[in-house]
Amino acid sequence: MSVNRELAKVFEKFATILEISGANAFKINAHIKVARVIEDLVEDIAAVEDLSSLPGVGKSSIAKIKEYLKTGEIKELGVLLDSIPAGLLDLMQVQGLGPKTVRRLWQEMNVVDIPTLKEAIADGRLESMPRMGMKTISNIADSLAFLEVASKRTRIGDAMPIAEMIIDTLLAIQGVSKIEFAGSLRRGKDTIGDIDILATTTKPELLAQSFCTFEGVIKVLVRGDTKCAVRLVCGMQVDLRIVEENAFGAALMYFTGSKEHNIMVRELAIKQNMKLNEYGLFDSTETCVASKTERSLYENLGLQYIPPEIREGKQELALEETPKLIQLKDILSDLHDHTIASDGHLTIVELAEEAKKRGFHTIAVTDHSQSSVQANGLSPERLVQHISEIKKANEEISGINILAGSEVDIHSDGRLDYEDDLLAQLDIVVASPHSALKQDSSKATARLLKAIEHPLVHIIGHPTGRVIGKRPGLDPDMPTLFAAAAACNTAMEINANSWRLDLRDTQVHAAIDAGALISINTDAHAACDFDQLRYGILTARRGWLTPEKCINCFSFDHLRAWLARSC
DNA sequence: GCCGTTTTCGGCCCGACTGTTTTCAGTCG
Repeated sequence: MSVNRELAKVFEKFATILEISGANAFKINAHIKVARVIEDLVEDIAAVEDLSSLPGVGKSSIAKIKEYLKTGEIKELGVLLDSIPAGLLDLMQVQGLGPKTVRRLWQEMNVVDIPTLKEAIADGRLESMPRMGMKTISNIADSLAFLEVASKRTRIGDAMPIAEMIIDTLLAIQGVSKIEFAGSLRRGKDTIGDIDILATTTKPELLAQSFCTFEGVIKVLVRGDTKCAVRLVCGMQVDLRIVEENAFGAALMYFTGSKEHNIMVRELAIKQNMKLNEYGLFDSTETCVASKTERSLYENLGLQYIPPEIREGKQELALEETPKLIQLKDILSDLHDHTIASDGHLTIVELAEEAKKRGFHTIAVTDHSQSSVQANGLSPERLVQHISEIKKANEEISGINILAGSEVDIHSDGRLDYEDDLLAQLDIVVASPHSALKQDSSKATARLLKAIEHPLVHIIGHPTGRVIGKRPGLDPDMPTLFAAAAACNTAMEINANSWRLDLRDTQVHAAIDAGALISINTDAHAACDFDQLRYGILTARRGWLTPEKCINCFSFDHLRAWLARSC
């Protein structure tokens, strides 16, 4: 685990213990904010010279960070940890249990962890607690059972189709006029906690009823007049909010978040003597100034419209001009794709036809190199043969340019998997790490740096090799890599596959800041993989990418000239 | 604990729903 992630966890732990201890809520929030800032930091926290330049990080947090970096622990946290049973932290993960209840369970019922909570439920002790009725106990038992089987977050590639399916179905219900998803899904995060859906309808009862009895619903968690929440058989929670049509924009903005963005915008409203909530923007006389559209709300606050993907409570309000973020339609080529020559399911021709359907002017055939034995990587001899087949297909098929390329393995020491004279025969070289993905940070940095600086490499494919929820991948010093990528004119990939989304959003932002170019590719192995491009676009937008910084948006002539560039 | 273009002290976003009460605390987002 990277030190940033470790330290972020430490601050999260701090916050949770403070909560249980009944500390000041703002102090708790301050710790959560520090955790988030550290987690989102692209550079190593140890390399940050002026910690006070980080927003939300004050004197006390700086001392804690320095102590942790020096000694690997924070004494104050140790003291706090000794003051409560460690298992209480697990209890805080149970849905419906908050700090107050956890504290009461501990002090009044001697419940110190999940096993003792289960015992207390089983032997009926819990029923003797004040304000602890059968329904509450049953809900706790249900949450405990759910906690054991459910993973915490869902990849966007799984959540998005579910949300779209629910929306399509609900839209057909009588009275429903408008329906959209909000939350982290609308902001395009790589993983989603739960799905938030907003709707307007003339028949709220019918909509709520249809939603709560939707196929796949296994439990109704909340059933109110304007808010319903259900759990699906796949484990995901879906919230439905029924709002007035006139307030749809305000509600959409509110439920899209992020929480941090909302707080910033609300504070701005207060400064202007106004109030913002999910019903609208109100002036000092409680008159509604704006509510129907998000745009009208931002504009009445003196802001430009802020796209959902960058509403993360960072610098988005300070912008003089909102960047024209990249869109799906800006993508004109896919430069990292596989065929049946290695582990893909399409022939060269089928791949090219599919790319044509998507409106691309160029597709690159980049099958695996020889070391990727598990993926049927091509020997040098097979690659030579493959190049001639690609060139032949390029001549035969009109309406699309097919580039002969390779996804060449970057060995653990940074060497590439083919000799230079073979690589020089290719139109495009994507260099990617596939093995030794647990090597330490300094080795990973040296390894990727060597590939970035290699004059025949155009793109670094899925730079960390992470697989979301399964393996963290490499943890190189990203600022060093991005500076080199900018200097060498090597593009860094956003692999659009929703298992990868590698680079991730914060890294894309840092890469662009460093002056590096980005390439968004589907890494398609089958026709349906092209549909994953939208997740790459969302990640790119979260990283504030504009089309001119993305080589896939170049015209064919521009791309050809760029590919011929010297390092 | 953090922060400051009215504040270095006194603020810090705000409402819905549930379960248990009988007017509201706790949790969630």
